[in-house]
Formats: sequence, C-alpha cells, structure tokens
Amino acid sequence: MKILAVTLPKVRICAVGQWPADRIDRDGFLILDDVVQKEIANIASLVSYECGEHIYAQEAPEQYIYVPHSGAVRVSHQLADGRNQIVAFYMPGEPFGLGENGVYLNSACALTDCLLVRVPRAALDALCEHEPRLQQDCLVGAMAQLRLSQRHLLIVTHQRALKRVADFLRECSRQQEVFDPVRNVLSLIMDRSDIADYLGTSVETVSRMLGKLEEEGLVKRLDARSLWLDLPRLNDLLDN
Amino acid sequence: MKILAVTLPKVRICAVGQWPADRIDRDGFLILDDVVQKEIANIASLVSYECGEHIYAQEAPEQYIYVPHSGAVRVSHQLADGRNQIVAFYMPGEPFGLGENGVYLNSACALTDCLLVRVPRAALDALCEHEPRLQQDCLVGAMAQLRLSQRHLLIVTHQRALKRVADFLRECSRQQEVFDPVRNVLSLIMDRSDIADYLGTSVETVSRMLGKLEEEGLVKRLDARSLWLDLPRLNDLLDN
DNA sequence: CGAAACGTTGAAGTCTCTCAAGAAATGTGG
DNA sequence: CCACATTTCTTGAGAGACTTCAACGTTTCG
Repeated sequence: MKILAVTLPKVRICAVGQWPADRIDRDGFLILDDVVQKEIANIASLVSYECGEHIYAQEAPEQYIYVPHSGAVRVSHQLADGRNQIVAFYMPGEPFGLGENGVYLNSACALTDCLLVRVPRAALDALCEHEPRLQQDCLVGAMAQLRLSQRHLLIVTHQRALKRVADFLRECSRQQEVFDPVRNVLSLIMDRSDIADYLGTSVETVSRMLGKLEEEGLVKRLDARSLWLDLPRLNDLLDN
Repeated sequence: MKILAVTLPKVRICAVGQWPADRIDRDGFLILDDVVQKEIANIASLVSYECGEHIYAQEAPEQYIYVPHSGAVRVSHQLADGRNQIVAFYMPGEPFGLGENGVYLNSACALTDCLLVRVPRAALDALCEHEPRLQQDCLVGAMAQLRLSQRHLLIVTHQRALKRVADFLRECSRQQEVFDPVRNVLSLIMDRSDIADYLGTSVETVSRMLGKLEEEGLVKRLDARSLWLDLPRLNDLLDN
C-alpha cells in the first residue's frame, strides 16, 4: 500500500439507476456539489494497492470507507472451516467497507492494481451531520447494496450451477471496464476460484458449466480469462 | 386491511446492537426525540392486517415503509418459475418495504394478525430532509439490513441443510416474542414451507433435518409449531 | 364427520462435491 | 530463449447430499 501525495481526484460514485437523473453525470457517476467534494477532499486520501494486496481484514477495526478510483477489489468473508464466501466485487465508483460494532465484517483484497479513495469513517460521519445531502447519498448507496445482496442470494439459492455461471457472466458484461461490446468479449478480472466462491460452488463446477455453455455455443473461451459471449442467447437462457 | 382511527402509538424501532447505547431504551428500541415522533405521527397511520393477508406485491408502486407494531410479516420474492425466496421475516420494530425505481422489489404478507405503522415514503423522504437525525437512523437501519442479508447468504450457501435448520432455530430463539427461555420452547410463527423457502431448501428436507436434530436430542417436537431446544448444544453444533 | 391443508417418511434420481490426474498457462533461473 | 517448477484450469469418476415424487399420518376447520 502506498499513500499518494497527489491532489485527490474528484470522488466519483457509481450511481446509475439509483439516483434521480439530474444527479447523474454523463458517465453515470453521482454529481456531488463542489462544497461537498471539497470537504471530502479534506478528509480523504488517495492510496494505491498492488494486485493481490490485502486492504483490510475481517475483524480489524473499521477505520475507513473506500471508493475505488481505478482497478477492482474483492470483498470476502472467511468461515471458521476455512471456506470463503465472496460477498461482492467492487469496481470504480462503488464504495465498500461495511463494518459492525466498529470492526470490519469482511476482508478486502485488491483484485488488480488499484487506486482507492480512502475516507476515515469518523470524519465522514461528522461531515454527514451537517451535510444532509451527503447523508442521503450514503443511504441511497446502502440501499443499493442491500438490493444487490438480496439479488445475490436469489441467484445463489434458486439457480442451478449452470444459470449461476451464466448470470455471473451477464452481470460482468454490464461493466464497461471489462466488456468489449463490439467484439462481445469479456475479460475476467478474477480467477476461477473467485468465481466459485462468489457463486457458492466449486472451481470444478464453474469450469464444467463454462464447458457446457461453450458446447451450446453461448460462450467461447478465447483463453481462461477472455470469453466471447452470445449475450442475447445468455439472456434467453436466464429469463426462461 | 383496516386503517385504524386511533391515535398512533409511538413508533418503536428495533435497535439493539446498531445504535449507540444512549439511544436505546430499556426495551431495546430506538429513542426518537419527541419532535420527530410527532412529525412521524403526522404522516403515519396505523393499519391492521389479518393472518395471511397480503400487504403489498412485488412490482407494485412503492408507496409506504412499514414498521410492525405487533405481529410478524413475511417478505419474499417470487421467481419466474414460481418458486419463492423468503428474504426475511420482520418482527415488531423492524422496518421493511424496500423498493427499486419506485416499485417494491418483493412482496409482503402478514404471517400473523398484525398492526403496522405505515409511513408514506415520499413524506418520510421529505421529513428526512430537515431531520438529519432521522435520516441517519434510516442509514443505520439500512446497513443493519445489509449485514443481515449478507449473513443470510453465508448460511444458505455455505452450510449443509442440517446446520441451516439449526441456525434458523437459534436465530428464532433470539426473538423474545416467540421463545420462552424458561421452558426453552420456541413457538414457530411460520410453517415448514416458509422455513424451506427462507433456507433455500425443500419442506421435506426441513422436516428430515428436524428429525435428525431430534434423534440427537438437540430438539424435541412438542407439536409441529412448538419446539423444545437445547440451545447450548445447538450452539456447539453451529460453532464447530 | 369429512375434506383440505400441513407435516412426516420412504425411495429413486439428479446435481454437485471431492478426489485425482492431466493440460495449459505463468513464472524463474540458467 | 529454453527447461523446469508452480500455479491455474480442465476433465473424469465415484460418493454424497438434496430434490422430487409418492404415500401416509395429523391437524384444522367448515
């Protein structure tokens, strides 16, 4: 981890579908007014992590909220028996760092090299006290995460492995950072075991389901991390 | 559904473990200051539902936030194939009514006869604008729900059916409304299929796992809805 | 009392996991 | 740049858990 001493870039918060249209800029990020941006800049810092580097650990004191500026982050929960549930992957603009009773609930790890905006929680809370607008944005953000979490639950409990994998690919293809809509090629930023841990299954099953999707022609493995997708047919599969 | 024309009781919001100790009263509810209570009373109404009655439907316009005053509520999500995932059960003091893009994400149904405090969302949003304290309480509440949802995911994906059922019983036994700690008897308010849909399994499996727990002496079925529990041994099972 | 809903139990079948081995990709040192 | 080690991915086979289908017992309620 390195704290960068450059001026903080504007905090960009991913906002599509959550906020009213007049609060979203053309890139799909939330518009914060200049005063708030400035006040955040006063308390936040920009930090960089290398691929694979640990950001915080489950049970560690909950000090910061993070917002990725570039790169991607994996947040997961370790169980007593050593298994691992990936709670979510975070892309630029998606805040993470949920705690409970002052400690982090999960651990976070850099999936790629990344730059994060890091905001001390206490200072953010204080700032929210006299910036109701920001407070509300936090609420809207938390509810968005709740919806995602509920959706995750639905997919993982009520779909067979094949659909889970297909759904995962579709969700990934929504992230413009990793999907080339011209060639229809998805560049996975995570390995098979991350996918398995996210979907609540095993690496072998993920691999087999990719094989099955490939047999059916819905997917083609260009290499392990690059997948050509037939999105219309994936949608068909998932919606019926 | 019946709208009751009595004076609104104090809104009581379940708060244990989420808010600082000085904001929680002796019964474990959140203390709202009198001004806020009054303003909520101005916009809220008290409504009653009979057991089994429908409260709102998935996809219906998101009009209200509800807080149970008495009774219990089941919130579930219907899938295209007709299956059902129960997202959560709500007991007195636990607000529910999550939406997205102006429509409810799930449907809600009265599990028992119940009284609910019903707050129009628009009015609540407006009230929050000049009551930062209330806004913050909403945020804290949303994060609590997010934690619950993540926990639900962990249990359902990473535990075998036996432990899922055991965990479910333990969680239920935390609700003083349904657990008699003297006799160690849990009164289930939901039927087997609700439990199955909550745990992402089938009624038959729930029944079999109860049988297995009973064989081991961790549970005794007094009747279908009344279970004697050996909590220490249930904890043992779950923590190892 | 009889019908209907709910709960339990049994048996067969399916899906997924685990274990194991081989293939492909990645990295390292000469 | 190549040989080798290591990691990651894929594929196969057997075992185990859960689901589904079916039947039967129990409770509830008109």
